[in-house]
Amino acid sequence: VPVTIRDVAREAGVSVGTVSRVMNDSAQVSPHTRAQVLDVVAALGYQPNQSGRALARGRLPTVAVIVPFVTHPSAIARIRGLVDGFRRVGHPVSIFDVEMPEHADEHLLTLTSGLRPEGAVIVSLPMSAPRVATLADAGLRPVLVDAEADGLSSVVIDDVAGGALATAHLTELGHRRVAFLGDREPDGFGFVSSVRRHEGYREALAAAGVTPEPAYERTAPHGRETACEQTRALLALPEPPTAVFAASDTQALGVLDAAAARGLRVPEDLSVVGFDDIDVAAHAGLTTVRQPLFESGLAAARILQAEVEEASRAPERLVLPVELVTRRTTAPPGSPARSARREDTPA
Amino acid sequence: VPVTIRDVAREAGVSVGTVSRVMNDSAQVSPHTRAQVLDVVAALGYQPNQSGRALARGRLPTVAVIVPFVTHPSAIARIRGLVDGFRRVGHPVSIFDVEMPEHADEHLLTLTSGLRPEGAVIVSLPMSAPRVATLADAGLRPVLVDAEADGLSSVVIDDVAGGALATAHLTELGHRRVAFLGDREPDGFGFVSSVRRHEGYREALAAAGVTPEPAYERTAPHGRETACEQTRALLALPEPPTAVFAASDTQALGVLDAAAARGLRVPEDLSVVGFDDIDVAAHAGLTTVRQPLFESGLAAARILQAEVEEASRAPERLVLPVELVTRRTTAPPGSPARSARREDTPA
DNA sequence: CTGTTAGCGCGTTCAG
DNA sequence: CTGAACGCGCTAACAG
Repeated sequence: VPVTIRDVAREAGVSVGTVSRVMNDSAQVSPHTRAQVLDVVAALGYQPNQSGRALARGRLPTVAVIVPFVTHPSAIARIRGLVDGFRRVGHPVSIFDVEMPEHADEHLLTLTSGLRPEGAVIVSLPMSAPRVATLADAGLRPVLVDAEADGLSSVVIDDVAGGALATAHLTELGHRRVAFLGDREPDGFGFVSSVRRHEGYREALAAAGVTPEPAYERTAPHGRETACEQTRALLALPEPPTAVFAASDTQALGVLDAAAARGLRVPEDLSVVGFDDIDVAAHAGLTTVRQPLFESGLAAARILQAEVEEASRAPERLVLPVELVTRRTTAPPGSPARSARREDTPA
Repeated sequence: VPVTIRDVAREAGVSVGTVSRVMNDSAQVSPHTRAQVLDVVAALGYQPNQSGRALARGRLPTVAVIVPFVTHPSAIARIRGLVDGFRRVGHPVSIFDVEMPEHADEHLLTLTSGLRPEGAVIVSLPMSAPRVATLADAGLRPVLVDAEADGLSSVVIDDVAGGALATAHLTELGHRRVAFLGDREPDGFGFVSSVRRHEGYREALAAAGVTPEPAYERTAPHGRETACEQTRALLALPEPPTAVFAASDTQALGVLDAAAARGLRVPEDLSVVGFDDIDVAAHAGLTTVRQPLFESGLAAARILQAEVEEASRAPERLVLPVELVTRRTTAPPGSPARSARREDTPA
């Protein structure tokens, strides 16, 4: 038998309004009345019905997270941070997965007219001005992760710098034939991180005095298999690259697959650098540019919570650091095998 | 400006009741009226306010998932399945993380008196009769994953058989000194899978005619590091085991750590079998008992949806198959190195 | 088949 | 500082 605000009011000998005020500890209630009400609340085990509360206030006591491809390791890591962060403040997290470009606007519509959440975190999706305005009309000021928009808080990394970091590592090792493997852009989602990392690649190459080689720059729909295919093509070139910078760890694993299929040793015959530092990167010994995925979720949760509590808060732009993690997939070009692992293929 | 059911009713020249019926396509509405209403709905871009709907119906249009340790790889895999499954039917998933035993009942209370979801999936938590009754009073019949209770649908695996499968693999390889490393039970959560896998271990040992050795059976709080510590103790025994069956892949990785720290070769000096087949297992080359984690989430979503649509549906008990995945961490005891990887330590 | 109406549980005026 | 009353948007029960 659910106990309502009326039960509490009757039992405490006050009106529902007073109980409501106590529960929202907003208005000034006399200490005596407050204590009395709280006693009854405890005695009856009263818990406000969130549906009623939601209807009266216009928003549900949940936080919505819109994120493309929840099954991707990088998305998982971010969601972990988000869930962890919101658990600390007691907010259930509703997850909206975007598997196709049109899902994004569908979910946005759900947020604005269907169930209105307390707040929202939007990951990796470009927020056009109309989108921002629509959300704002509904009283929603989402926190962006891996994306930016005027007037909204965001948690990002410097993808250009990250791409340059990876590429510079390779050129410093002595590589001149460095390939780039990124996401094919025209997929309708408008993701920009791969493009930015590509920019960083170009910059670092220029800084190292390496002439760009168009044949070395390839893109493919995101995925391990597609990356493997592209790498096969790369390795079949008359003058194949000695190193590959992949715009994500998933793609870097595909590069590794292609190298293995061709009988190339890594890093002796081919150096590989990834991006993200997802869990498997450590196990694969992959050299990569680490971005704080878990922390990005945590930070977004913290910022959103702060904005919910103080609506007038100024937008915050948080740039998380990237860092090169050197493991076992990078070495100078043509370097001798560290151990005679394959006697049948002498260097 | 939000458009309400009244706007639609006025515009369509019908009553709100009729609009409601059309939106819930439950009652019989004349095709003509229905079409007329739907036209207006489309024209006005009407989307029902879920808060109002929730208040009137007594439940929110979301599905709650209560799961311990969301950050664990196995939980992640299950959640992926759940989110994927519910996305297909358009239900936002609210995630409730359980990090401490008391969180479970807190979340349960939230479901029954706070925000009442359309349905709930509860993972790995034992549901006592009182808990089930409380939920039932609130009209909630949760679907259980990795747990069972009378009158509730559940998605499980045969942990005893899984434990036996792992152990038999080891004895068939010729191992007689086989250790078991599981979760320390009295942690307040009441998880049973590790205990069941332990049973399977004992059964398989008996079937192989191996005398149980208490010193070989150890438990520790779940974790890679704690598993590593326990394994150190195991390996320091006068007559150390030649094989270890760990009740989870995470713990198996800890076993591997301990072996490496002691300079033991795997599988030549020590065979290791894990359980779950989480993502990193493949990369670690870990032999393990695979359970369909992703599928368990998908299946739970499917069953819950069926029960929401047909309340009188009989409970379903789905047993998912387990399967031994043989990789590179198991071999006959004292087997010679397959490759002379460590000349400094001749077999 | 459709209109009317009474709440669902709570927040929030407005008086006092 | 507190009580009374209204309405949030919708569903469902009841007439017709």
